[in-house]
Amino acid sequence: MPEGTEKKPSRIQMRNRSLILDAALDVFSVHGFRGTTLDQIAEAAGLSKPNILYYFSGKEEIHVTLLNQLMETWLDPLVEMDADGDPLEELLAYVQRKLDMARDLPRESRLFAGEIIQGAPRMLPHLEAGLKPLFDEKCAVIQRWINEGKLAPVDPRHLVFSIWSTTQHYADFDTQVRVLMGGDPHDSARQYLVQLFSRLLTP
Amino acid sequence: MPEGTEKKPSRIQMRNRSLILDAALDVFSVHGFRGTTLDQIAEAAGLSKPNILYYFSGKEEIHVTLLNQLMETWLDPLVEMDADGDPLEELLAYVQRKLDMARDLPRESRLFAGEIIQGAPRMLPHLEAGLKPLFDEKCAVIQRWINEGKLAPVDPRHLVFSIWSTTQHYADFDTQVRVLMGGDPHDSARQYLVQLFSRLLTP
DNA sequence: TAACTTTTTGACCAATTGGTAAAGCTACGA
DNA sequence: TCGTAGCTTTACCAATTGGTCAAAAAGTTA
Repeated sequence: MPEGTEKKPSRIQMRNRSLILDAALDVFSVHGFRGTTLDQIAEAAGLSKPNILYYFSGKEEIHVTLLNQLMETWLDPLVEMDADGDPLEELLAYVQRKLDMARDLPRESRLFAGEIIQGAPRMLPHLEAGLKPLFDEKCAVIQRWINEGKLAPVDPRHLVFSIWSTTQHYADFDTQVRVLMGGDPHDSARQYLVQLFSRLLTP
Repeated sequence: MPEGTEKKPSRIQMRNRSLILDAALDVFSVHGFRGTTLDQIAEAAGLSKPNILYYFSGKEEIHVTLLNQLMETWLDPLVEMDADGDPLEELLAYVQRKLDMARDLPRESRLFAGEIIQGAPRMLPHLEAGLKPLFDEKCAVIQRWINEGKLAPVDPRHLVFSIWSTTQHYADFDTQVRVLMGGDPHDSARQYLVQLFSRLLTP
């Protein structure tokens, strides 16, 4: 077969691949890579194990596929942060976008957390090649804003870390949050985080 | 054997039990409960698998023992927060104690994170019975401080969440932090977090 | 409908898993 | 020195694991 001529996937292929990936996300995000079995994925997807292996060459390929997909989604809000916008507005909008993601994509957040906790064995290259340059670029933007006197002086790197950690906390530690708060923390969390970062960053 | 007469553990028992628990902490904190095997623990501890099972009745008992030990260590800094001290000082001291724990006990932090991410299947009772009352008590203290005008008005619950998340981030996401920062983040993180919470809480 | 391709399945496999049983070893007091 | 309680190991098991394979079934197309 000539290069670049992979025929487009059939309807069945599309459906089953996404069925599998969705099921795998459920399981991997809770039990991690080693703790997840193909049988669990198969049952969650409503397919037989050999059928799973018809679409993916193995457990690892499923995991890697999820991680690759995740990377884009994950970086997107940071990409959107506009160097030409109003600094405080841009950062607060970023905080809120990340908080929305914690609410809307908790499985993805946990999958990512699990992978990093493990030492990112399958994601280190992505972090180096994908995240690092973007992180440096955006930190430089924030530093510029600070130098221009538009933000209070803070370490941009730790600022970004604290935005990540405070927002993702509501996805990754959802169980704990629910035990301690009850009800939906989202609205009160948004209000609190806006307050937190406004106070920090207002010059 | 009469009740309450368990004879005190021998020197060998002490040594091997703690050898096992230390090894298990290494493995569980990275791979989670399901992802960890007794063989991994045995090898890390330098003991044979049946020997492990001479000291613990099974994988689950090792995990539960670690979780129980952890609970005390984990709550300790919060317990120490003194309702009669200076509000801002107390809270900033708490932040720094938590940050020190993230540096000194990263395995414990990851073990806890993994358990919560999984939905706390073996810790829910502990959260309800141990953490919740303490959390409520300390939130009430913070609220009192706010009512007395000694702190800026914030939601105490989210304040505590943000202290937990920002500090534990440096343990749980250590791999990511190292990729993005290089070097030891501890000192600059301390400086940043003190700034963050000072700004938020100063009336 | 016949010929073909894609999808699905049941049977199977070697390796790994948590765990057991019993024999053997070791430290130590009498 | 011997006995014995405590510790360790060897050999083993049944269940589960990730994965294979050939054949059956289900679509597709001529």
